[in-house]
Amino acid sequence: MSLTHALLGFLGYQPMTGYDLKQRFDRSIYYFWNAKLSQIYPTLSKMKEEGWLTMEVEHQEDRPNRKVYSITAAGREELHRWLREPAAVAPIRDTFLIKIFFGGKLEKEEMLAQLRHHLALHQEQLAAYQETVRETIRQNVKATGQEREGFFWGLTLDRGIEYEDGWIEWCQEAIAKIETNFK
Amino acid sequence: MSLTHALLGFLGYQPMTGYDLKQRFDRSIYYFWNAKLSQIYPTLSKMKEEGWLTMEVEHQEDRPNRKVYSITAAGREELHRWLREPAAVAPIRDTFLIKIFFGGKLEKEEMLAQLRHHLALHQEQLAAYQETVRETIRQNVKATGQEREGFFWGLTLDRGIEYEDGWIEWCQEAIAKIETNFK
DNA sequence: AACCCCATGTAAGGCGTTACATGATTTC
DNA sequence: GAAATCATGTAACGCCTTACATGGGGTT
Repeated sequence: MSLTHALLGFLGYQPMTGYDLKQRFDRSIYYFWNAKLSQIYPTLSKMKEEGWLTMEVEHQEDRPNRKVYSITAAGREELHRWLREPAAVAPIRDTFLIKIFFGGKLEKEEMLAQLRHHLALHQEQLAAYQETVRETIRQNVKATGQEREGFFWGLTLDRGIEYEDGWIEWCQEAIAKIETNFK
Repeated sequence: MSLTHALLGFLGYQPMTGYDLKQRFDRSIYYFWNAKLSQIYPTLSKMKEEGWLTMEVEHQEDRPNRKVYSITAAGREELHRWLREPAAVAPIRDTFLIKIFFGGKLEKEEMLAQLRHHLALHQEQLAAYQETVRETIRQNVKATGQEREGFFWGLTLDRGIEYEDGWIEWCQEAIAKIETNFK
C-alpha cells in the first residue's frame, strides 16, 4: 500500500498527527498522491498495530486532543525496504483519452471545445506548480535545512511540470490539426 | 463510470461479446484504460438493464454460447452526451514519484538503480507503442475504412508517446544530476 | 449569522483486482 | 502432455470517496 509508505515517509521527518499529515499531502505531494482524512485515520491505526508507529495523546483544553504518531525503528526499516523495491510503471487511466479515442462521434466544434477546456485546465495546473509548489519547497528547505531532501522534492516537481507541458503542447497541436485539416 | 462509456464506444462500431470487447481493450486502449472480464461481464448486464444495450444469444456447438451485445438508440445518446461533457484532469497517482520524493533516505547507488530500472521500463513501453500500437491502428483503418476514427486513435497514441518520451528524458536528466553533483 | 479552522472518527457504497469455477478445442 | 484460446460468470477483498457525526474557537 502506497498510502502507508507515504505516511511513513512524512513521519520520518518528524512526529505528527493525522490532521498534520493531511496538510503535508495537500501542500506538497497532492499533485501525484493524496488521501482523505477518513482514510488516513484508520490507516495510522493499522500502522500502529503493525508496530511501525507509536502514538501519544497530547491533551488540549479548548480543542480536541491530538494523537501524535512517531515512526519506530521497524517503521524506518519498512520504509527503506519499500523505497529500494523496484517500482512498476503507474497505469495512466485517463477518461479524457477515452473521449478523444471515440472523438469521431463528435462534431468538429464539440471536439474543439473539449480540447480547449482541457488545455486551460493544464495551463492552470502548470501555473500552480511554478508558483505555489516551487515556493513551498524553497521555504521548506530554508526552514528545515533539508537540502538533500529538497533536491528530490524538486525532481518530482520537475516531472510534474514536464507532464503539464506535454499535455499543453499536445492539446495545442491537436487543436491546430483539427482546425486546419478537418470536416 | 468510464468503463461503461468505453464499452458503449466500442459497441458503437459493431455488436460484440464481452470476450470480444476485452480483446479490443487489450489491443487498442490498454495503455490508458483496461478492465478484466470479471468486471466487463456484470457491467454489460447492468447496461442492458439500463436500456443502453440489447443482447442476443448465439448458440455454438463445441464452444460456450456467445452473448452478443448491440448498442441501442438510448445507448448512443448516452455516449454522445458523455463525450461532450467536460472532462476533469485525471489525477496522477504514481507510487514511483513517492519513492523519488522520499529519495533522500536512499544511498546514491540505490536511487540510481531505481531510476535506471524505471528508464528501461519506459523505453520498452515506448517501443511497443511505436511498433505494435501504430501498426494496429493502420490495419484497423485499412480494414474498416474508419479514417475519421483513425485520426483520433492516432491522437491518443501521440499522447502516449509524448508521455513516455517525457519520462525517459526526465529519468536521464535525473540520473545525470545525481551522478555528477551528488554524495 | 455564517463560515473556516482544529481534530477525531464510523459507515456505506463504488470501482477494481484476485481467486474460484467450468470445460471443450487447438496449438506447441 | 502442457498451454493457450474460446466463453461465461460469482465471491471475496482492497482501496478510495462520500456522507454522517461531534463540537469549541476564531474570522468575516
